[in-house]
Amino acid sequence: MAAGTRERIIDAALRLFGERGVAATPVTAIEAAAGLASGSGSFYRHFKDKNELLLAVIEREMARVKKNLPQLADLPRGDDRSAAPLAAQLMSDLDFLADLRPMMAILMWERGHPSELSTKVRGAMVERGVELGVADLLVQSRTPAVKDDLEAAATVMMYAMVGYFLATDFFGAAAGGVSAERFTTTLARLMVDPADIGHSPPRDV
Amino acid sequence: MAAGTRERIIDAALRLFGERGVAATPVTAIEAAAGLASGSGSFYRHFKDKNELLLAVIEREMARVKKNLPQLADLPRGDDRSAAPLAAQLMSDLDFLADLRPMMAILMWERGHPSELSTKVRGAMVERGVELGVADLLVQSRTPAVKDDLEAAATVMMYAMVGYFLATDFFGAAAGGVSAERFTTTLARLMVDPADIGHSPPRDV
DNA sequence: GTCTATACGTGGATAGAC
DNA sequence: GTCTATCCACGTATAGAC
Repeated sequence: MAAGTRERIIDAALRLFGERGVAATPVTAIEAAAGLASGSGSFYRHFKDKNELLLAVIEREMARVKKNLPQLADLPRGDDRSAAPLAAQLMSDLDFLADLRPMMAILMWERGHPSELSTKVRGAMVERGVELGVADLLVQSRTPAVKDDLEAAATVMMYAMVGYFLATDFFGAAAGGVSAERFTTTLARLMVDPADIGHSPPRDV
Repeated sequence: MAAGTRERIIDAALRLFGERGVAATPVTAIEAAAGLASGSGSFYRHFKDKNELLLAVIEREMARVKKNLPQLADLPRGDDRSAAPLAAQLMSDLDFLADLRPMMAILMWERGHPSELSTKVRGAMVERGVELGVADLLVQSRTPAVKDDLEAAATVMMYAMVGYFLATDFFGAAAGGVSAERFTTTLARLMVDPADIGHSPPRDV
């Protein structure tokens, strides 16, 4: 198993960096978690220093995440629409956020550093095309507030998702007891429900 | 000015802890920022150790924030409503979040510690009554998604606010170029706009 | 109450045996 | 490639002069 030591170090670092941050994670702890003797310098046979390890962790995570980019949902193009497709898209987006979680945890610890990490990862997020994709989805909405300021509506939707994810995942709050399904369903309905839903309920799921 | 040394230390710590975290802030840096000689143990004439200082910082901030609790807006009780009062309330809530910022920054660094800090501050947030207050505001909404699941709608609203604030403030993102006004206006309209606004525009501001 | 000086512990990183 | 042993930088905290 000696050949996999470098990978085991990255595994351990991904976990420990996310839990406590890079600065608060001694190399000795990484060695121990990777099955090496704590305090031996064996770590340095695989990485020049702790910062090089950090870059390797981010690089491997970025490559992994890129494979899992969610597909954009197809909203029905006709007049007969419901919030269900968008709600499904949002659930999928929550999964994507969960997939990003380890990297996000590390970046939250490293915030404020003038490193290139944030730039790199921000690029990956943009690649997913959140903003544009969301805006596309909402173009067809007949909700007045969405039609009047599409960009602001897309921003509301995106930050509601990010806020929900961060609050539930990072801060352990039960999110007021509202499940992911209820959250995404309500958010989607706020966004795309036809204004006259009270008079003609949606025929789709 | 010697009498104010303790307060100057708290001032410096509030800033430095928020910028880099407690662990990454040496006592020597606090001394320097408070106008004491860096490396002299003068700090220890005022606090037993760095943790006691952290508690003092949080305590002072909590007391300060409690004075600034925003008032709940009065939504018009009649049938003739607009989103304007809620939008104004949300702008005020953004100010409140900004007021909480220094403490939130520290808590983000200290996340994961099994300390009593999070509990304390969470209590202060609950005291503001975000959840209940928001739910109250939305009771009168005629938006279908809000009427069908008031709690989920309030959660969406709250996390949209938190997500917007965190993204703009902590991560420096331009928030897609959407200003606070556009954001809160759109969010408020999504929440309370009458379903038939297209047919009978609101007569209020 | 602030200073100089210092003891001590932790963690980053290297040397050299195996 | 992993180990033992060690050096060194940095930060905490204290002692004691002023």
